[in-house]
Amino acid sequence: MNVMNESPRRKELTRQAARLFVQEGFDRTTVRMLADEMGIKSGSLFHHFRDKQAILAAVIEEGTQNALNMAHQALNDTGETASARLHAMARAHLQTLHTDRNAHVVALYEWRRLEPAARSHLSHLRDAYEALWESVIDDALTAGLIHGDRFLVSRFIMGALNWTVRWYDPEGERTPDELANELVAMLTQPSN
Amino acid sequence: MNVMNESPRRKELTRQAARLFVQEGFDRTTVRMLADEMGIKSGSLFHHFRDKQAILAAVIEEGTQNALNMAHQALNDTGETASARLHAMARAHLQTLHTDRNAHVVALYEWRRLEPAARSHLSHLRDAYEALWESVIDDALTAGLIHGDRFLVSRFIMGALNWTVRWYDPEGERTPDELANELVAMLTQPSN
DNA sequence: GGGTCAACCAAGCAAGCGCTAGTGTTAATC
DNA sequence: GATTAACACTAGCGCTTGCTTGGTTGACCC
Repeated sequence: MNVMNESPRRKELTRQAARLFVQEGFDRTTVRMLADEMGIKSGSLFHHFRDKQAILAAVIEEGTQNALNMAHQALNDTGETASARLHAMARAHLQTLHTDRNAHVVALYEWRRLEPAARSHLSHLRDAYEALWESVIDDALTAGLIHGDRFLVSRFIMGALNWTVRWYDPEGERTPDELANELVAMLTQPSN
Repeated sequence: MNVMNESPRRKELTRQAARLFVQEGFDRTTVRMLADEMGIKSGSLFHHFRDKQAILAAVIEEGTQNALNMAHQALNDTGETASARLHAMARAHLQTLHTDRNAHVVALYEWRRLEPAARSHLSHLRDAYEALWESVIDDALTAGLIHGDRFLVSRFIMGALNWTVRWYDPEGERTPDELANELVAMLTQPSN
């Protein structure tokens, strides 16, 4: 078994698994379907992953880690004003959400299928990501850019952003950047 | 079999099924678990529902129908100003979302497990509900209460509202009404 | 050229799955 | 008192599930 190893092969298999998990759902995706997709036999699958759960955990970890990296990067690459940082975070969020779409959809929909052990490990990653958001929102509140309860505002924003996976079409007219701008505009522009 | 019948017994079984579907997910919930929960044997279950799919459809139909009824009621009971109607819809949405919580969580998470036949029937119910929302949002835009793209604004709002099932604690301090007010305030108050 | 090791395969096991068939049992209806 | 219909039960069929086992292959290494 290859559990600890982050081999390129394993990474590729994880990507393919994510596709199937999105298409069929975790529970309906059988190890035989996964193996077919990967071009191997179902037995061979357990050379790369301890069990089916481990594949789910790998998919979600990959997506969440990427989101965290992208967010850090985005904050480093932008100005220090509250407005710039809010825009940067919203843009980064929508970008990962739709470039790593499969992994994120799995993370959003199948989180509850994780066994407690995997869940607690991945919770830390997610908490780190959310902490980043909270600090950006805090700044925006302090700067008077947006208004409302700190706790509620951040959850409303996350909801609006994450909900996009249900309706946003990356092939359509709007870019993720435009989406981010529209969301921030909706929250910040005075009513006239 | 009792498929057409909306017997009280069936309604009660549907409610219990919703609880299990939320707790375990549709695919992981076996007919034996459902029967246990209902205090009958697994074979008896198929007297009330044609198959497992029909239970899922019943749960979702119940929730969606209630939401639609509540929304109509709320609009009837409120004033005609765009602001009053927007508040009323947000309140009604959060109220069903958390009184019929199980059914709505199932509708949000397990929609994709519906077979095409059931899905197309339930789509109409959902479309009717969303049409109601769109008309209220249109009015709010026209009145200058909120601003932005009609399509995007409505989806951002639905996202923020539906996301509450992930974090809102009905036993906590805030009532659904307060939540609704805070959301509308976030969208409508000028930045100072 | 013997040893190592990741990668894969063929075969199949034990458990669990959705669902069916056939048979009471009870309470209301005629 | 016979008939009916709703509701429940027992038993189990046929199939799929996640996963294991024991073995093969080929690339690389000293």
